[in-house]
Amino acid sequence: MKNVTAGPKQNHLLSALPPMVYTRLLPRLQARMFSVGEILIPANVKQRYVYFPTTCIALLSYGVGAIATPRTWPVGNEGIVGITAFLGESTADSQAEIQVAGEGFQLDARLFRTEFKLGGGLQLLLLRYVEILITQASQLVICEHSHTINQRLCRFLLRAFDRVPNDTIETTHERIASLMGVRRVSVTEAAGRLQADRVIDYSRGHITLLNRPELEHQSCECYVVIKSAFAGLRLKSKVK
Amino acid sequence: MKNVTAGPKQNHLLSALPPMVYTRLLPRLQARMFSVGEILIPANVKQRYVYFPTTCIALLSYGVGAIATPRTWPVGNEGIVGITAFLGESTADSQAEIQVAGEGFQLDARLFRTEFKLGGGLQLLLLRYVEILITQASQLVICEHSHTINQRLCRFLLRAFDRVPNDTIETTHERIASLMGVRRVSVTEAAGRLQADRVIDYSRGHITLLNRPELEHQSCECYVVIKSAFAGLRLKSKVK
DNA sequence: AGCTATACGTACGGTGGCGAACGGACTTTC
DNA sequence: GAAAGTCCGTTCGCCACCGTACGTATAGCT
Repeated sequence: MKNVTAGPKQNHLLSALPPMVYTRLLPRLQARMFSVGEILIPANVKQRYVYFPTTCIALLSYGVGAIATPRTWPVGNEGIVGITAFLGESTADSQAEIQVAGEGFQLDARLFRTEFKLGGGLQLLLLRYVEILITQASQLVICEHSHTINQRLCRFLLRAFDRVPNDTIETTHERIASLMGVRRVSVTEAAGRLQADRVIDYSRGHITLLNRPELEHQSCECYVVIKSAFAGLRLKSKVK
Repeated sequence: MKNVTAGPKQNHLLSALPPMVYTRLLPRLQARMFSVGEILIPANVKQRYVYFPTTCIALLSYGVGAIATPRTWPVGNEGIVGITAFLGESTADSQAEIQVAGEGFQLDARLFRTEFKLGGGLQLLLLRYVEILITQASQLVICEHSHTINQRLCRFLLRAFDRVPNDTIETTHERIASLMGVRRVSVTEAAGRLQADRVIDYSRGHITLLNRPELEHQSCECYVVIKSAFAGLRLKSKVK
């Protein structure tokens, strides 16, 4: 651990910004710690900030106000929390809270919106980002429908390991089950098989990655599809 | 049938445009007939046009190039085909073809992009539109995971009936099954129950709606969530 | 050291959807 | 008007996942 404080560039979106835009925004980026459970963006309230996670992980819940069972997905250093700041000017129907404590940067929503409206590099980047979100969501529709819990757990774990600096994540079967929308028992069974195969190791809230290639192998292809979509975002933007 | 030729305003996006923008674009909108199977936007090719369906229905396939089983969803007069024209400047990873013949309008992609970059009403509208697409996709992830085929068939049928002028759609169990990613037999069984309950009637490729309230009742709430999201788009924009 | 809460392990019946196969009815073709 | 193709109806065994319940081990508290 060279440096405890993560820089803005550890967020993939910020690091992909054109230098000019980046230096313009830099003084307005406020570094912050986020602790578990903190509500970043309450449902149906006009948001004041947008957030760029670096080491923290947020959890977006869609359909909070609705009748539906809310399903969530995590956003880490690959993305931004608060896309409704530029998509719609009104309030979001989604809610964001911190799942894993860590650091990140916040930026005034109005300032962000102004920069977006300029139509420069930030706009280009964010439009591509939402395009990827749609790709990801489309892929997940397929995934939820046709892949087994084993495969989906692998995908889930891989995404989780991608977001943390080391090879350990701190979470329980219970929470994973809740996030995946399955029984805790199902997670335990699937995780047990992975542990027996020496792919992961875990005990009481700590999960360690042992064999990534095998985990990818046992995962469905959705992981690769989604990951490469995000990877494309970084590369395409870096060309300029 | 008062008028065979549908006007541009029959497309919800076009009708929600501010008058100024609408009149500016109107002369560039080319009315066209679209026939079944026509490929509007080939995968991995730079698109020349964007399309606003009025009476036709297009089918977007995501993940065509990828390994994954492609899953599709329909776009009718509530939307636009070719969002990648403004989201990313590169080629789309999705493909669009015509599922139900009918009319629509096409607009030069470059022109469209230019208008978008102006940052006016068109941009606002389209950003809200993609926000709704994300909402829809998130909802469908839940839906695929936790609702029965019966419920999902109802949702599917309701969306289909929403897009056609009368209460009849022309499609077979086989095609529905393919679109929903389930067995043909499952569709037949579910549809059989609906027919027994006098909710719909069908025979050899024609499906007629008999009792919409009951169909909505037997559907999952996803239909309402998605529909009201799109309805909000039209209203919010009309205020100005 | 013992208690308690938390996290993981295991078992059991029930069911929704799957794959495969086959039969019946209607429509089109020549 | 017979053959062929299309569309729908039904059945059967199978399995992943579910809800429920209860047992066991580890960590933390006092």
